[in-house]
Amino acid sequence: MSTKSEIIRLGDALVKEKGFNGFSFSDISKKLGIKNASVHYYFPAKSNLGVAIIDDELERLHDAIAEVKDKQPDEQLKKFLSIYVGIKGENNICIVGSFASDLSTLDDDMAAHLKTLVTEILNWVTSILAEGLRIGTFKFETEPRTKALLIITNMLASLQLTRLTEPGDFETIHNTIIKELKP
Amino acid sequence: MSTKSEIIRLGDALVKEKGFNGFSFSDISKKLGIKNASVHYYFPAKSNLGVAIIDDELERLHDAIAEVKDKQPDEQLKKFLSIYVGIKGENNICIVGSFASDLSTLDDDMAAHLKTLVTEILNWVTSILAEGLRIGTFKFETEPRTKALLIITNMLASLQLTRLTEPGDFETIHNTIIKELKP
DNA sequence: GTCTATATTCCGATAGAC
DNA sequence: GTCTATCGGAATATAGAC
Repeated sequence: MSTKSEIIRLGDALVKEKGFNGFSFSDISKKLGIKNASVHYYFPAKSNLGVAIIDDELERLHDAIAEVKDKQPDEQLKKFLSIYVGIKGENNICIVGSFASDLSTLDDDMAAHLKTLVTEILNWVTSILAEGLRIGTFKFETEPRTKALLIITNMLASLQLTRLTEPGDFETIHNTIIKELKP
Repeated sequence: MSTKSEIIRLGDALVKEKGFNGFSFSDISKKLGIKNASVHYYFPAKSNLGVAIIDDELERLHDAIAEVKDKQPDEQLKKFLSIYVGIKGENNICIVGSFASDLSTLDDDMAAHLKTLVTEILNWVTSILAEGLRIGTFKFETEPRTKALLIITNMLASLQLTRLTEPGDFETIHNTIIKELKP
């Protein structure tokens, strides 16, 4: 893997672990065994790295969407939820929640890319739910977009909150979301 | 108001706006028209201020609970939800989501106090929902504690997320939560 | 209780050699 | 592309005068 992509990968992990304002270029250069200046060679400003991290997440989102695009809505939703299960397994929070929490400290460039990421996630989940509703895989009363907002906020905040509540709470939330969609 | 309580109030607002790692003692001293060292007189370390901010929020939670303790469950829930409506009006995020996002960067003292705050919020909402279910004010299928987790995560993350989605999304989530509880 | 002054450390960032 | 060296600034924190 190239140094640049390793920096992005490490930065991504650090955003999920400590938040964008909670890590420094030194955290990355130390773990990578290179010098601070070398990180600046790839990303002149920290905000450039922030944008790259968000864009990388967007690419992986597109991969996930493509991977299950011909499958049934319940399989697609399972794929979406599995992203959060993976993050929970690392005891981290999701990148959107981390960046969104610090929104007012991010520059316009980062905020714009973050908005794109959020929009695409919301559109994907909305379309999964709409199709599931149409063919009877799912049952719910609200607009698909509203249901998508509810499910996304459940998952996003459960990563943040269940590190402070009882063990198993994340799994309970996860299972309840799936159960309540069943016809 | 005393200087000490003004510092806590300003710190509280800054956590909601910028996150605990996104503001400094200078932000407070400048706004208060005093010097940095004066803030340190009241709170030797930043973590001491963090604990005070959390404890102050816990007190206000107790006030809110006491204020509506003899009212009907739907009124109590409305009071709970109104906390988030107020924060949304300031375009901020809630203190629990802000601190919980940065959990791994907080010291043990702050983490312990934060856990207490989260536990008490969860217990309150659980008891509101359980009582509402018992007397028929609310209708839902899960355990009251699970439903409380779902509602809290909806509200917490909607503050973070709806600054990046369409106007009105927060209100939609808010209204849907209330609607879906109706028998 | 608030101030001046200062110590220390860290951070983001850049210039220029190799 | 990575390094050394360094800058300017900001952050947390403390000592001691008033």
